[in-house]
Amino acid sequence: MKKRSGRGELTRLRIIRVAADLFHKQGVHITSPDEIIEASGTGKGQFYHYFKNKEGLVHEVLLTHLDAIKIGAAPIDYEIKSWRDLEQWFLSQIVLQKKYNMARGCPFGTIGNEVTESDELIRQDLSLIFEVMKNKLAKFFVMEKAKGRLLPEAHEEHLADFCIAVIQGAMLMGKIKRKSHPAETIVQEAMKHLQRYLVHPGSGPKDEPGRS
Amino acid sequence: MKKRSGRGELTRLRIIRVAADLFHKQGVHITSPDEIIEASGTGKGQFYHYFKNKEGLVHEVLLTHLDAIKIGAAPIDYEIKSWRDLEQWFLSQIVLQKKYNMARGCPFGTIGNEVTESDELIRQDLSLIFEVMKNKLAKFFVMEKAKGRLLPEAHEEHLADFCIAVIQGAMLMGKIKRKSHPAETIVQEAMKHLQRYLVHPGSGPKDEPGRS
Amino acid sequence: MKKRSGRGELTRLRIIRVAADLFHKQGVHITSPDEIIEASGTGKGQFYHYFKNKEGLVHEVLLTHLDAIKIGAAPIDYEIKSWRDLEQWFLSQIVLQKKYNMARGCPFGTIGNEVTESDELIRQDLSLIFEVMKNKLAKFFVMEKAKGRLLPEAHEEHLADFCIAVIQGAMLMGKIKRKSHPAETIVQEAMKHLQRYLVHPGSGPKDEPGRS
Amino acid sequence: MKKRSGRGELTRLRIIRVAADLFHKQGVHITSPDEIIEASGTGKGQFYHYFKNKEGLVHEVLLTHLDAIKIGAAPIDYEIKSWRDLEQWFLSQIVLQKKYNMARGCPFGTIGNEVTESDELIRQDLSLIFEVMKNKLAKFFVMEKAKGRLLPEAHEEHLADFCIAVIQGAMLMGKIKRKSHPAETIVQEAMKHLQRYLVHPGSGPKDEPGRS
DNA sequence: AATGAATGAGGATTCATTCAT
DNA sequence: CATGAATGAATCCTCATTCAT
Repeated sequence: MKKRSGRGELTRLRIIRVAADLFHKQGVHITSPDEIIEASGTGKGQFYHYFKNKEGLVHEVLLTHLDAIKIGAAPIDYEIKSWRDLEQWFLSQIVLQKKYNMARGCPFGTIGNEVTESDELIRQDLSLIFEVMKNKLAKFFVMEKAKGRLLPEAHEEHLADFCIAVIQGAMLMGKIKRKSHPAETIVQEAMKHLQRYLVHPGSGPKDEPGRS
Repeated sequence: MKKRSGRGELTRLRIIRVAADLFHKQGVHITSPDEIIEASGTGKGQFYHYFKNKEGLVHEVLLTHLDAIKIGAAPIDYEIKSWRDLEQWFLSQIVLQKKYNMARGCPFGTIGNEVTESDELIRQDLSLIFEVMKNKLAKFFVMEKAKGRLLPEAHEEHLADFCIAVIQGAMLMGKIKRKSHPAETIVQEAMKHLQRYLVHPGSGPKDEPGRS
Repeated sequence: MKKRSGRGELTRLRIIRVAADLFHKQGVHITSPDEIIEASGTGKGQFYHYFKNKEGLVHEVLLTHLDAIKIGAAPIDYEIKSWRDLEQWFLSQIVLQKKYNMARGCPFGTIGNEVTESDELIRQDLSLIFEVMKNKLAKFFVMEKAKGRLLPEAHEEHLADFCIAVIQGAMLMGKIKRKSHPAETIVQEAMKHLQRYLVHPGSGPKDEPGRS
Repeated sequence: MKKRSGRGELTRLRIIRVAADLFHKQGVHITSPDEIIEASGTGKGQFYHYFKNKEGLVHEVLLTHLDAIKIGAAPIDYEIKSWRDLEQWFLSQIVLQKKYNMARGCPFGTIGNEVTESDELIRQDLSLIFEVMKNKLAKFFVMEKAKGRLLPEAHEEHLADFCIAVIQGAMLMGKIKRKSHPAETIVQEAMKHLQRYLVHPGSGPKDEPGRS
C-alpha cells in the first residue's frame, strides 16, 4: 500500500465514502464516475488520479469495508459474544435496511449480485469479506462449544455460513418487498434453528438465548 | 394481454428468451438492447416494435418467468409434494447453478438486487413472483400440517419465506465464492431446521425426510 | 463486404471522404471522431454505426484509397505508359502538394509514419497500397524492357520501389520546408537515375525521356 | 541559452532522453506528458518546471538532436569523407532501424510527418536539422568535386537533398513493410545514381566507390 | 412484420496544464 | 529542486430510443 496521509488523502476518502453509499443505494453498474465525482465535489481528474479506473474504486471501497469489519468500525458489529449479540447481528442489519426505507439490500450482496465472470478481482474481494464475516461468526460458535453450551454435532463454519446466507436472503426479500416483516420472520426462523444446537440449559446458563 | 400468435410472435419470444438468459448471466443494467438484438438475430426496429422500451422487456421477461412457474414449466419444480421434493427444490437450484459454473445466481435475485426506487414496476413483478413461489411452498406445509405431520406451531408462510431466503442467500454465496459446497451445506442446515417441525415419526410416515 | 447501397451509404461515404481529408491534413492521431462527425454533419451514433471504431474508419479510408488507385480514380494517375507519364507521376504529386500550400505530405506516408506496433491492421493496409503502387510502376519498366528500351540489368521492382521512396522522401521534405523546390530537384535527380537504364537511343526512340 | 548545470540538469536530460525515445517510437501526438513523466521517473511538476509545455519539450528534444548532429555525437555519422562513408551513412540508418525491428522510421521524419500548420516552431526546428544534414552531405560532394572526382554537372546540394529524401523514403517503406530489404535496394539504387557523377577513374583513385 | 438509419445524451477515460506545499 | 493534488476540456465510445422505408 502507498502512503496514506497528506493533502489529497481527504479527497480520496471522500470519493470512497460517496462511492460506497452510491454503490449500496443503486449498485455499481448504474453508478457512473461522473455521478461520484459530482457527489463528492471533486474534479474529473482527481477520480483517475486516485483510482486506476472504476473497478479500482470498487476494489478500494470493498477493501475499506473489509477493514472496517476487521477493526470493528463497521455499522454492523461482527464481534458476537452472546446469543443476544447474534440476534442483534441479524436484526441490526434489518434495522439499517429500514433506515433506507427498505430500498437497499446488503452492500456486499448488492455488489456481489452484479459480479460477472469478468469481474474476478471484485469477486475475490467479496469472497474475502464474506470469509472474514464467517470467521467472526464461527468464532462465536467455537467458543460456545468450548464452553459446553453447543452440541458437538454443530458444525461451526456451516452455522456461520447459514447465518450469512439467511441474512443475505432476508435482506434481498426485504428490498424486493419493501417490507421488513418478511425479513424479520426469516431471521426468527434462523435463530430457532441455531438454538436447536444449544445444550439444554439444565444447569441454567447465564447467557440465555434470545427470547425477544 | 394482447394477441399472442401470428408471424411475429416467434421473434418476440426469441427476444424474450435471449434477454432472460442475458439478464440471468450479467444482470439487466449491463445488458443493452443492442446486445439482445444482436444475440437474438433481430433488427433494431423489432425490439421497439414488440416492447415499449428496455424496462418493458424486463417486465415481459419476468411475466414469462412467472407464467412458467405458475404452469410448472420452469426449470425448477415448485410443486412440492414431499419432503424429498422440497430438498430437491433446494438442490436443483444449486445443480442449475453448477451448470453455469457457479457464475450465476438466481435469475430473480439477480434482477431483484439491481432494482432501485425508480424501478417500481419491476420490483412489483419480482414481488409477485416471490409471492407465487411462497404460496407454492406454503401449500406443501399446509398440506403436511393437515395430514398431522407438521407441528401446529409451524407457521407455513414463515417457513416458505425462510426457504426462499435461504436459497437466495445460498446461491448468492455460491456465485460469490464460485463454489457449490457452501451453498450445499447451507441448504442442509435449512433442511434440518424445517424437519424440526416434523411430528415425531412414531407411527412411521411413509414419506420420510431427506436422508439422501 | 456488406451490401454497399441504400439510404445510409451516402452518410458512410461522406464520413469517409471527410475523414480522408482530415487524416491527410493533420494525421490520424490528432483527428478525433468528434471532429469528423462535426465536419461530416452527422450524428455521433452514425459514426459508430458505420465503423466499428476509429481504427475501423482508418481501415476503410485506406481501402477506399486502394480501390481508387486500382480503378484509376485516384488524384494521381498510376497507369504509367511512357517516360513522360512517369515524370508526370512524380510531378503531379508535388503539384497536389502545392495546392495544399506545401502543408501536407503524401496521404499514405502521413498515415504510415504514425503507425506503431499496435496498428498492425493499418500497417498492412498501407503495405498493400504501396505494393499495388509498386506493381503499377514496375509494370511500366517491364514493358519498357520488353520493348528493348531498358537495359537488362534494370531490376524493375527495385526501380519501382526507388520511385516510391523518392517521392515519399521528396514530399516529406516539401512539407517540412514548406517549399516545393527541394522536392522538385529531388525528383529530377531520380529521373536522371532512371533514365540511366535507358538503352542508348541510337535509333532514336519515339518516346524520349523527360526533357521538360 | 539558460544555465546548463546544477542538480536538476540531470532530471532535465533524463526527460529529454526518454521523450526523444518515445517520440521516435510512437510519435509526438500519441505520447502524453504523463507517459514521459512516468518513464523518466520524475514528478509532474518537474516536467513543467523544465519545459514550458509539451511543445517546448519537443523543441528541446529537437535542439538536442541538432546539437548531437553538429558535434558528431549522433548515432548516425554525418561526417562523410569517402564514398564508403556515404554508403555507410545510408546503411547505418537501416541498421539502426533493424535494431528496432523495423518498427520505427527516422526520428525526424516521424516528427516531421506529424507537423501541421500550427506547429510552426517545430517545423522550423526540423527544417534546420535537415538543413544541417544537407550541408554536411553537400560538403562531401563539394570536396569530391574540388578533388576533381565529381563531374562538374553534379549539383552538390541537389545530391545532398536527394540522399536525404531517399533515406527518408527508404526508412518509411521499411517501417510500413516491416522489412529491411526494400530499404536496402532503394539505397543501392540511390548509390548507383550518385556514382554516376564520378569522374571515370582512369588514373585509379584510392578511394573507390562502394563495391560492397 | 421487418430493417437499419439516425439522434444525441451519457459513460469511462486521458490529456495538458496549473497550483499548492 | 521536487512532489503530486487539482482542474476541466477533450477523446473515444456505448446507450436507449425514434424514425423512415
